[in-house]
Amino acid sequence: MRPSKSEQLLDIAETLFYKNGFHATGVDQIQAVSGIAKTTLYHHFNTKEALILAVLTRASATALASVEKLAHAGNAQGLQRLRAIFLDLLEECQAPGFNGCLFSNAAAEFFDRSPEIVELARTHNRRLLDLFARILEDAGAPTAAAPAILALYEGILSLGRTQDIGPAIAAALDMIELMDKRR
Amino acid sequence: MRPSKSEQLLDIAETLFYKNGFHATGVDQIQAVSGIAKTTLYHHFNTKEALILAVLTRASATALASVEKLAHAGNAQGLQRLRAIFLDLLEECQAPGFNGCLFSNAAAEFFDRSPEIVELARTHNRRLLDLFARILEDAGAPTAAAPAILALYEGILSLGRTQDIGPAIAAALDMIELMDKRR
DNA sequence: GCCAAACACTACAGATCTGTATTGATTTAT
DNA sequence: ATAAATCAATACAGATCTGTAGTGTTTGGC
Repeated sequence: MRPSKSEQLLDIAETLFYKNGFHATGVDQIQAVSGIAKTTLYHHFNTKEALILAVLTRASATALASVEKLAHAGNAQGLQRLRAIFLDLLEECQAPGFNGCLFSNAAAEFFDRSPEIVELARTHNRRLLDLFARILEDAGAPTAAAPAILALYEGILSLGRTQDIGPAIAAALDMIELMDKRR
Repeated sequence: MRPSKSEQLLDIAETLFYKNGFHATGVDQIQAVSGIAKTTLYHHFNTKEALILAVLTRASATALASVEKLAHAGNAQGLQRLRAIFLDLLEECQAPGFNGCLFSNAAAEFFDRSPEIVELARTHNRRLLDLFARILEDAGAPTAAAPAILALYEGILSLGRTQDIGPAIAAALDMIELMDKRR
């Protein structure tokens, strides 16, 4: 069974939106790259904004599942789970074409234009926060630190666009270990 | 002496770019809001990209000077300087119209379109990093933590768009204090 | 007072944007 | 096999985008 047109469109749109930005990526460009007719695109997604929302919704589920999986890979326990997550973040930042956090990028461009898109970014961040809080709780560490872990995570994602992020990852892991020892 | 047209244009352009994004803000809109003719705009700035670069250059100098000033206000010493900076960050995030970090927003939109703009964001972040490293050095703390401080700073700026950032600031200050005690 | 720079205004070129209309071909399900 | 859904191709409407041409008016320095 071939992938549905709808999925193909989401794939291509996500790639282009991430790389070139949302406003800078035209529907015509998505059409040209995908080879799927514009009428078909508008058959599945009523507006460009609907397409963006669909892209973000799918990407959020994928990203959260990926982080969750990392946390429980190899029977990692306690704060080792955070270590795994941040080490993977290093890989992500160094991958070619890395351009920060898709959801923050979207929220920035649509801050005053689409409450739905901003809300989606908010929900994504809240779920990430919950995930970090759960890891801390399971580790017996204070969950009050979760917002700072999330800030480190998000800051590294943002800085990874322009800076070598190795030292920041190392320093972040140090901070987490420090927190672990205090416990 | 009235402010020069050039400065007025930079003011308006910065406001609109920050609020609505760079691609979504047209030169026509800057013209309409400022009341300054488009020919005048193009007399001072050859292209829209030149205007963006001028906005970012000025904003970077202003922002760095502001953080530097905060660090040395009230004869703050040691890591108290970081405390002052992060407390001010809380205010900034809660201000109406807050939409994250102007430089990250710009870098995200022009990641694959304008190396100059990306380079400007990179330089801004490096200077912030240097500033944090200097504060740590003066405080006798390990400068290796500077990248994590910067990541916290940037992450809070990014999350401030969608989340209540109070807990993150508190947790970040805790982390910094913890680091201080270890010293 | 004179001259050059700065500014205003309108109109426009040429490209690109989102979204639709139309018409027909191709799958897919029952 | 036939009806319904999906897809393709083209053309287009109407808006908006960056940037310029052309013609004046205002302003500041000397």
